[in-house]
Amino acid sequence: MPGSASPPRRPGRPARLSHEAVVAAAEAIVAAEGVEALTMRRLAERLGSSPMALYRHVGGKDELLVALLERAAREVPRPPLPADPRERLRLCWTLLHDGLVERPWAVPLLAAGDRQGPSILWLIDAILAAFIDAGLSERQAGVAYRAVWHFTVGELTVRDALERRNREAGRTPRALVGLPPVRAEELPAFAALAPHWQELRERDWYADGLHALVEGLLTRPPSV
Amino acid sequence: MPGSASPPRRPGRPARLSHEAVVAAAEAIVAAEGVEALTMRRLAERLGSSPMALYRHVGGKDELLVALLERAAREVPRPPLPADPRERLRLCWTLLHDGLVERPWAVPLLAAGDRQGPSILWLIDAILAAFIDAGLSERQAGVAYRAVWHFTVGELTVRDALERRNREAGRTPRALVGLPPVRAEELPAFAALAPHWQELRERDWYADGLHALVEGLLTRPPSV
DNA sequence: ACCTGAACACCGTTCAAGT
DNA sequence: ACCTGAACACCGTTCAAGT
Repeated sequence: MPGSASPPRRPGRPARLSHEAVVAAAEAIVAAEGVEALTMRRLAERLGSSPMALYRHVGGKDELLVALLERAAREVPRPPLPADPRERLRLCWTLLHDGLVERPWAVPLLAAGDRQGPSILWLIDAILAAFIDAGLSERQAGVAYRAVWHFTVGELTVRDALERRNREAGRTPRALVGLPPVRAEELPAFAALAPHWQELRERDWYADGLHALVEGLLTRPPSV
Repeated sequence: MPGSASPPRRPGRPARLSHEAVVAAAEAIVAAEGVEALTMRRLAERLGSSPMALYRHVGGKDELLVALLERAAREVPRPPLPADPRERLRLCWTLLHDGLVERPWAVPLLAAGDRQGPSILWLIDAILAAFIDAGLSERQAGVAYRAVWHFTVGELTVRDALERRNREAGRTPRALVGLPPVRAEELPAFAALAPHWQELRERDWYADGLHALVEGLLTRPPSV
């Protein structure tokens, strides 16, 4: 079929931009400067084009972000999974978590729900299967998945906020960072913990919380 | 002291606005239309004033939101707490969770960290004390608090996103809501759960996840 | 068919001026 | 002392026009 190799001749002005080029440029901006630096105007500027030219190739900013999400999903590594369901759960959630630590811009988009690109569904399937292998029913596995997902979203959200503040700490005066001073007689537990708060906050406790939550869910499955 | 009863005479134009009036009007807007409807311009309009007049009484939009947070904290009920630490944990977290379900605008602000008004510290203290009474060390209680806080933030974030979408479902076509269709042979667990997904998502599983996580944390305290 | 330019309807915040 | 009005530097997106 020699005809199918060469692109069909089309009338009109030839395209200088493409869907692929627009999404790739958007990804470069997000990776380098964060999602808040991604504006249609800046993206156009980087492509040597006008803002409105982009709308030929992507539906709008929302659609552009979904395309970025799908790209990110394809980059999650896919190692062989251990046979033990608990080990499998640990690995799967860590893959998801660590992937999102490097792409914090994706967290609010995913939390907004059901925007997972098809490229990440294998991981959700693996998690559900592992919960089932560990003894849960299908529906219990669904509830357990959502519980750990909520924990993960919250951890990533708080982590990102903390990292942003640490980044800006140089610029802004170090005011209101840390806990407010309290009277020990009024809030004894709070006051006792205050000296350790900063240190506890800086360390990564995701694995500990994940372990506790998964064990809790497997030991006392939700009655569903 | 008769002089202290009457306000001191001050030079200049008398104030028509006040800090209190501005914050109260802001709260009314947020309660009625959500936090995204709160703009300095709209707030000024509602007060029959110009946007810049507000800056006499509040430092700016950020400071205004922190004032709203402190108001919300004062509205959290303060019932007597049960003696049993597990029961106490359940009640305290439910108070916090339920209070935030009604004020979803507060969740992103709190997740951004350490903006709790002083009026909510009693609740954090009670949670830490309950973890300690249940057998954890102070530092373990801190880690446990953060884990459940993350779970709570995630649950509230996902819940709010879902409710927004349900609210907008009338307007927008019911596209992309729910899971993407998948081939059962590729993603068996995912495909098996798909029929139940919508129903599981609509129900409130916070109490179940909370129970599992707290039990997991008390049974296997983080090694710290 | 593809791209451009001007415009719309917004934001938070500054600055200088009025009362 | 308090408030106003115009302006700055942005946003995503529409619309009509150019090539």
